Amino acid sequence: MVIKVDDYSDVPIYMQIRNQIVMGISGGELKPGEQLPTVRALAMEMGINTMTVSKTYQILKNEGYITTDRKNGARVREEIKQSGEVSEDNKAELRRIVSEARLSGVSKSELKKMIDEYY
Amino acid sequence: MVIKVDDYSDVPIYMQIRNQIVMGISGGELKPGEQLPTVRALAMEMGINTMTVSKTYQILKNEGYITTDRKNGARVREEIKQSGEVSEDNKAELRRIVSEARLSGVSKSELKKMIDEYY
Amino acid sequence: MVIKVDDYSDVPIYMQIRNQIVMGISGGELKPGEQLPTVRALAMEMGINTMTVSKTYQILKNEGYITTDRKNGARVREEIKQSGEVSEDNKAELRRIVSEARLSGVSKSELKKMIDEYY
Amino acid sequence: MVIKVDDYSDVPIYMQIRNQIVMGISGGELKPGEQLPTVRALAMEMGINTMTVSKTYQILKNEGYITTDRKNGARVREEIKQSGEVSEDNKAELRRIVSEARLSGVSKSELKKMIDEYY
DNA sequence: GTGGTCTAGACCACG
DNA sequence: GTGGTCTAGACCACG
Repeated sequence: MVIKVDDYSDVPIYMQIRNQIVMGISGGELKPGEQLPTVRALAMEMGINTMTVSKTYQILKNEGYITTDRKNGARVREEIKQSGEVSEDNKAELRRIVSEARLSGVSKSELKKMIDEYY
Repeated sequence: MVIKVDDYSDVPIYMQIRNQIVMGISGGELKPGEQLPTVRALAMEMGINTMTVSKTYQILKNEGYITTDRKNGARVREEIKQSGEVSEDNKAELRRIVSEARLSGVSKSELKKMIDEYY
Repeated sequence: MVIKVDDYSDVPIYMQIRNQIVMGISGGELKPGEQLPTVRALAMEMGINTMTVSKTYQILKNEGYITTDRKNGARVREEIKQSGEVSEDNKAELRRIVSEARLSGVSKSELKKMIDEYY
Repeated sequence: MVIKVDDYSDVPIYMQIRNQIVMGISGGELKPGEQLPTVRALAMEMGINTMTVSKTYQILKNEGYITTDRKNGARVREEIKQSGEVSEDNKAELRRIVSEARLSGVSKSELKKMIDEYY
């Protein structure tokens, strides 16, 4: 899986990587149990600080998307715990996006089409 | 319209206010042409600095959501320019949210229900 | 001659009026010697403060575009003094505009076409 | 590149700096990808507040002229997006300048010579 | 070390 | 009275 970082985005690098890995898992590009590159390897490959990648993995672990251990490194979790709910933060973000889209003249059905596309 | 700021949020204060005003306009709580509180009044009411509110108003003005003039203060724009499109940033955000929701076990139709609710 | 003011422009009202009168004179819509409305009449007609119009006339007088006296009110000057030069401020502005146009991909000849159009 | 601020100008400091950087880019004094001074360095050098410089950089970033990232500071954009058009504000300004020049006895060809010089 | 955010306080032009 | 600008000074996340 290729991870691309936009140096000039307002989104911090560690968060960009986190987001791409989450989308990779959701999209099936990263399979349950699949091994992730080591912190060092990924940092080297992307030309960024190891601390940045380390922070990403820590967050993904806290969120329950991956597991880490000294022996096996980082792996996609076999059974990701499903809350069955959209997080409060994401609800707020979704509400903001829908509001802005509405004011931009985007129709409800166009938004739903985007859900279909991204899901 | 009541604006609430979460001091512990990662979202900067000026952006929280901006988001709530945009949602207020989209939701009809703030009508086209309606007067917004003055920079000073809103700053006082919320216990924050005038510069912070001023920044919010300038962003909203730049985005075309409000107008300001020296005489009358700030007002919701009568005719908000409609791009007809979801911004690239919002598309990326939406994609992230959908991915996370999917991994949380939220169904496509539940997400669409949320669109209906927020639109 | 119809003067229109944009309440939401960053350009102060007195300056908007001043600019339109200058362009009116340059374009021939206002003839040499032609009478301008009184401060009071113009302010009333536009629904603005008399002080604002007064300020405009004062500036136009200082710049040599109009004459004012108690008997005849304000008139377009018969012989506007021609410096034969573009003012330093306008040179700086022109330079800024040309720079921005150039970076926007506007060609030199397009700019010259605009000169032809406006002159 | 030397940036000079006129304390007595009506143009705000942050805008004067913005204008000079834009003209620097257009004139080739600032190359694509070139590093700009840090906010602090420029503020110190010019004897002004960091907030003022920060505002300038944010405007330039919004306008697409520069990019900023936390690691490297601010840089001139490699690929500046070209609208291919003169902005409405600049058109109005150009019209005003042409009118004033005409009344000052400046010929059309002299104005075009200035376009050649500044382009 | 970098840009980003925020405050308290001040002064200004405009109208 | 209104928004706009600016300062001095501080703290923060990111990397």
